[in-house]
Amino acid sequence: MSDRAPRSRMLERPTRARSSVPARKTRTAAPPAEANPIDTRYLRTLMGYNARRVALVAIEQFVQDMAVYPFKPVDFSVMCVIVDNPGVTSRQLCAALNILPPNLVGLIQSLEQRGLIERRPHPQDGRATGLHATAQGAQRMMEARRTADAVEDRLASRLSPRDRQKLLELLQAVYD
Amino acid sequence: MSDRAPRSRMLERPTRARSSVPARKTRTAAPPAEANPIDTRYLRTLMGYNARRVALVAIEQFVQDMAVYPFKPVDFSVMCVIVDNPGVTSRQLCAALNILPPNLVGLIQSLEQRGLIERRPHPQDGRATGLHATAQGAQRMMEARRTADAVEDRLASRLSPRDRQKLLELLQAVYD
DNA sequence: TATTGTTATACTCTATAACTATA
DNA sequence: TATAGTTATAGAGTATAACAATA
Repeated sequence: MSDRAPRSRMLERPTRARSSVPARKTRTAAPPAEANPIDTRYLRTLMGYNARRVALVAIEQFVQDMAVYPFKPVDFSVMCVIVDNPGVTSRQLCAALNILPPNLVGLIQSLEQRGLIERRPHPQDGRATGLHATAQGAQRMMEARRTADAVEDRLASRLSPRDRQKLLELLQAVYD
Repeated sequence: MSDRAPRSRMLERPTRARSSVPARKTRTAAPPAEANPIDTRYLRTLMGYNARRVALVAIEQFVQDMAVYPFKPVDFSVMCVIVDNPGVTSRQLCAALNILPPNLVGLIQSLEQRGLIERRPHPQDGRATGLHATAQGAQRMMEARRTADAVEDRLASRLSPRDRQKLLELLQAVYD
């Protein structure tokens, strides 16, 4: 079409470094312009922009807190599905998380080599392989979920319990 | 740390193909399990998971509708900031959209070559360059914003006007 | 013939180091 | 010395085509 080949993506990442930043040095008085007087009001009316910023903040927090476990975000989501659906096939995993099959292969191999999952022949379909969490994998995931829950609590710290639930419902209403 | 080098990302993409798919082949009767009986209830309690799915659906729709314009999502957001902030510098753009400077260079060059923006010397700082939308660029953006607004309307079609506004507020409360 | 899992591979996106020219 | 813009490049994420084994 144009010049450089496009595809997906959008809006870039938020202003990061949320923890190490003064957060509001305009607190004294003066005009609210100084660090970032840039007008982004239009972008802020777009769901995609706002959703992406939340996703990126969430992932940033998740990666920080989950660093002690052997789980990247994508590992975590894959493990979640395997733990909750013993014997799930690679194909089902791909459909549920919308991972392309070639890109799942390495993830599964890595989890298996780390002793977190097992691959057993599928009882009905000789082509397929059933994925099962090992005892160690299941245990690690129990701990990891507690960490993920803690990240969630922190992310939602400015939301009332009612608004927090409402946010999940509204997001799901958009993509379901 | 482990084996394959990690970094960011999360949860993979949604079930895509929302438009071209039968959407419900269980329409006849039968149990609601068949295409995807996979349990993802836990992941659905996580804001990052839900936010990412919304962002990806939004981007997919955006890319579809915006294909007639020369704007990728990232081009669009960059142009938005330039149009609303004439003379903005690359550095400010990077801060506002959290793009790393080396990754902005190509975007700016492409927009300039397409006649959508101009680079003028900065009045105060000889190191910096002020970015300005050309008449053509501004015109294209006016049209593109209407398209973006139409995408928003479609995305929010299952939300009441009040809930739609509420969703933006809740998302911003998380990352602001 | 269609599907599962896989390999190989290309393309895109993101990140780091280092250079230049101005401040 | 520090900052704006840039170059080159590495690393991670995403995508398509094609193959063997099984249905």
